[in-house]
Amino acid sequence: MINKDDNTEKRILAAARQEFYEKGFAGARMEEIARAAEINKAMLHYYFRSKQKLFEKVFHEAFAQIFPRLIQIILSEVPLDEKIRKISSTYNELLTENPHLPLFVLSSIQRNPENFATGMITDNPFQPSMVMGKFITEIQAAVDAGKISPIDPRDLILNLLAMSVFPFMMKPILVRLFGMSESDYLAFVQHRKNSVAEFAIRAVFSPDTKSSEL
Amino acid sequence: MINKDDNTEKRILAAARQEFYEKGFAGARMEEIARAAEINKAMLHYYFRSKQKLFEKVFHEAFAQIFPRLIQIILSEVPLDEKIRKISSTYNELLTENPHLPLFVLSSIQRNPENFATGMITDNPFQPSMVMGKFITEIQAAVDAGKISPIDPRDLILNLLAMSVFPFMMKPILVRLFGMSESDYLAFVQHRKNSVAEFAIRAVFSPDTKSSEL
DNA sequence: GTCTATATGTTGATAGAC
DNA sequence: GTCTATCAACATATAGAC
Repeated sequence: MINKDDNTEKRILAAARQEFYEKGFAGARMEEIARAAEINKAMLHYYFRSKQKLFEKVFHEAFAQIFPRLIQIILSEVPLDEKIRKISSTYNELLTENPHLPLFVLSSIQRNPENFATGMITDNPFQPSMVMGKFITEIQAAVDAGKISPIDPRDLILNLLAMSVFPFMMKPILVRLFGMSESDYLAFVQHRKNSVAEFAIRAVFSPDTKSSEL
Repeated sequence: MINKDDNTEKRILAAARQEFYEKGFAGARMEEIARAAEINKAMLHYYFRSKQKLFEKVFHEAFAQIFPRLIQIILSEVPLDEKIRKISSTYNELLTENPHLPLFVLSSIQRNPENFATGMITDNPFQPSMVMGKFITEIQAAVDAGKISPIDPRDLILNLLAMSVFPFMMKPILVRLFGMSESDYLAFVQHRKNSVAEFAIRAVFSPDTKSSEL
């Protein structure tokens, strides 16, 4: 995980990411981050001043991995069913690579709500809430046109995100509940890269419109 | 929240629950628990010996609220669509009362996997993994009989749990993303008590069998 | 930039009087 | 059972040499 060839700052960030992702702000130890980055504690403060500042950097980067993808997909000019497929597969890929991301972000926000404001600071001109409003309007139009079953657009969005994200947070419980090996689990979430979208599409598209473009 | 008329042990547990739920093991402070329970720190150790022991008590109780409900529903003698509705509505109610539960349990398990073993210790004769196997068999039978669309039974179960639980973990983000007030949010999750099950049922039951009993 | 040594503050836990 | 006072350990942060 930590590459000795990287410069010191990158090594610190990689080590800090792992420590904060696994243990959260309160549970993380500067000593442990220093050890993993193969430097000493004094260097951490030389580069990032304080634990708080280092955490904010890690959190902001984590947050920035999540929402821009969603915004980009929503703003793309493709049919609704294509957006649904793309949202599910995109987060499946992201979280396969980075399984700790959702629990880290959500628990950090709950533990310290100000973190949310930190995460939202961006130079992106598209504010997530505005884009989400646009998406809601798009889905409502599909409902009004009879192209999909009547549904609160927010339910469709939230259900899709829930099914895409939740399995990665549940992993330790899932493998016990379903009696899975590590490779069983990998195959299972891999398979969900497509099956989640199909589930959502079957729920809202009536059979005759299911395969037609919108 | 903390009732002065309760005996000391109950007051401590109520205070500890709130503190651990909000901040996790590492972030919780014995001092704060004592203050909330209106006693001093020495009393905490008199009653529970250590922070670890107090946490284990709180965690075990939290865990015990979650799985017995699921097991009971699965083992009940009702049609599959009824079980789906019951699972969704039951967790909707539980988490409306206790919104911090899922994030607390999941992050506690990730932070310290041994907690899971602690939580599983129970005098209940029905082991969750066995019951889950039974539920998977039941769903697979419905698929084989053509009563529901072909689906990996684990997907159906997981999708249902995800849609039921995830919105409560997402609350701080949801209200911002959808521009909700507190009462908007309450109405939204309240409405999902039924809509989640309908969504799942539409996804797997073909229109002609949707309303028939299995 | 990098290190050792140390200051400073906090926290879980205990001793001992009542 | 309940309290005050205090200990011992730990963690963040800094000082200062190289």
